[in-house]
Amino acid sequence: MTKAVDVARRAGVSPATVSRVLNGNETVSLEVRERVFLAVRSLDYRPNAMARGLRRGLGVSVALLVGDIEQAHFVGLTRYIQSAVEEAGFDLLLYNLGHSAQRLSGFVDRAPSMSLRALVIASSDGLARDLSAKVQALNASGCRVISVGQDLSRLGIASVVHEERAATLLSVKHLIAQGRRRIGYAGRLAGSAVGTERFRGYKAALSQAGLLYDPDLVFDFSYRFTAGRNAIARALGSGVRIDALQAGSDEIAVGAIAALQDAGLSVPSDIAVMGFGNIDLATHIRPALTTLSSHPDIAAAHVQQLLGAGNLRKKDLLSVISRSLILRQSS
Amino acid sequence: MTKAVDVARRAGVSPATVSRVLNGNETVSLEVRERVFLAVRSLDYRPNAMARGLRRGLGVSVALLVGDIEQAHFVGLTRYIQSAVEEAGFDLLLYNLGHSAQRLSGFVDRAPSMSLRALVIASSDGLARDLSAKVQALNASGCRVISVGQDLSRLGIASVVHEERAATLLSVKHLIAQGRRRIGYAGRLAGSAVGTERFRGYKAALSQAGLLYDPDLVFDFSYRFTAGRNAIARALGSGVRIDALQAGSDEIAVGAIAALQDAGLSVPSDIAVMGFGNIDLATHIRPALTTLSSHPDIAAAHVQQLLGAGNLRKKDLLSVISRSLILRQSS
DNA sequence: CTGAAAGCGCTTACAG
DNA sequence: CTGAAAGCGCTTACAG
Repeated sequence: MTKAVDVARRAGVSPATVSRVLNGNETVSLEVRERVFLAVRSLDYRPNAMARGLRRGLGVSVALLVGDIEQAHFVGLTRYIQSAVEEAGFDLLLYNLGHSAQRLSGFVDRAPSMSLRALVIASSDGLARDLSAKVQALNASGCRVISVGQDLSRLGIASVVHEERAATLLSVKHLIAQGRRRIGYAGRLAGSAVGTERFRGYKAALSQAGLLYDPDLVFDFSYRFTAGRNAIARALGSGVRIDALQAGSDEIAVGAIAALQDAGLSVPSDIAVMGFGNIDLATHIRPALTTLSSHPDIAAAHVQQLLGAGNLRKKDLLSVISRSLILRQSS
Repeated sequence: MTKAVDVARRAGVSPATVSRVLNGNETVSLEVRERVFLAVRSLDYRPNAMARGLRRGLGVSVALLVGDIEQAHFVGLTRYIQSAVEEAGFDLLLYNLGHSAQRLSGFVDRAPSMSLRALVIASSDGLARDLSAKVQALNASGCRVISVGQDLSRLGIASVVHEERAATLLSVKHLIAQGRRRIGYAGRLAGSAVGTERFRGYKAALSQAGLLYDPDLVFDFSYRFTAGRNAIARALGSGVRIDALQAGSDEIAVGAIAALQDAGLSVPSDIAVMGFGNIDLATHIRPALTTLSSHPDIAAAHVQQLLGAGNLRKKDLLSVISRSLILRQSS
């Protein structure tokens, strides 16, 4: 590989000057600068990333920790964050937590030795209490910590979140306005910060409409397709009767629709189904899925801005992205 | 951050010895080794990754370049490769080519300065001719280059591929055996190595059955949902008649099914649809999708093995993974 | 405006 | 078996 010293020799200057030119140091004379650029181009020189990182004490990568790489929501987020990070001039390191607190903790321990530019935590699982000190230390050491999906601004961590509670409040009200009365909720609750919020919106909508909350209509499990299908199939088998279902994810909704159709029920005439997240797929299945929007692109744009920003003031620590109801044929 | 010198002081040895112990150098006496381990643990010391990488001339990250992060096929692959890379003790850097030869070329130029452990190229777009020299140089310099999905073994690059041609040969024969006679093909052909192979299998099946190949039944476009839906909707509108469709991806198949259903046609009784890839979704929509299997887990396992392997012999340069037909309700 | 020197935190021949 | 020294390839005070 070509090194700074090679470029220096070629341009008839010292390595220090090569470095100055490449780092946009204004003090170098125009004439020398041009000679250096010429040499850089003709040798196709690229500074060694590790040497630069070591010297500067800060590398060029950003780590993204996703809660569950198998969920469409995180896949969409990964895609937009990858591109945001790249646009900001950094490289993206990808890790999958798979909802494991232990993996999160292991990574946080390792992070300080990696000279990360930033650490983006996209998980709705509660951040273990004993991690918050380490995370704040990271943050203080020049590695900006960013939470996506969960509000950790109280820990001094920049957070980009979506509205959760207002979303299901809106959508369940819509179901009620359509005349639905026995409305179920299906999604992960235990240990999920966002799941709990979505569920609260559901309960609030029932309560505001004067409908009774029935715990038998609540299905708590993972966000996957199979979970949705199995839970609803089981519920139907055991005689549970609903006329609408609010899902905690689009995957659950799709799985539930399959179970309903397999049981000979019609969606939405017998049972309306409401998704959550508006994944790509939602508009391509039949019946097309009514759902609540997500905006991974906007979330990623916020992350990109945080990557570039200097010191953050308190009010910059939290951004909330709204969701809207996207009406399609399933409700 | 704790440094080797801190650990050394604590253990009453030199930094060199700390390094020896941490790198499993057998020559260190048992007693000293234990003292060092103790100090390492009590200080929670982790060697700085950049310093280590700089000194060794080789870092701990593996870059994965995916052809198109929006396709389910690449998402599945990313997930398994992430975990394979991590199991092998490395970190995964993720890049999205978005089918851009320019982005690939830009990355290959930058790669040598990154001290990568390996470079995994998962794209079926033809590798530009002028890159092959650079890629081989990378390979020679200690950064193992691995191609997933496309056979580049003739360039000395370890390749893990799936059977493509035999797959559509099998599935189209199945459609013919079901009595289908006007069978369309929908998928990307131009510039796609795998697309071309799949298409060849389709043509071979027609020819072996004595059916006429009709170019009007071939739809060449991207692998996305929308592409499938639009192409089929347009074809139906312009009077094209088919009784079966071989798709080049599951997304295309799902999009096509939506277009068919929107046009009042029934799947599979009016038109059978065959997917390609067996993405998660395939089993959760109705009608469930008949398709050809993919094995991202097996591909990732091969990659993991290549990551650990020493010098490769010629016969280790290519692994081919078979596909099988997965019968469901859509055909 | 530019060069020589020091140093980022490791690892590894070289001595002993 | 272990330490002192050199060096990986940069960047940046320090001199001039």
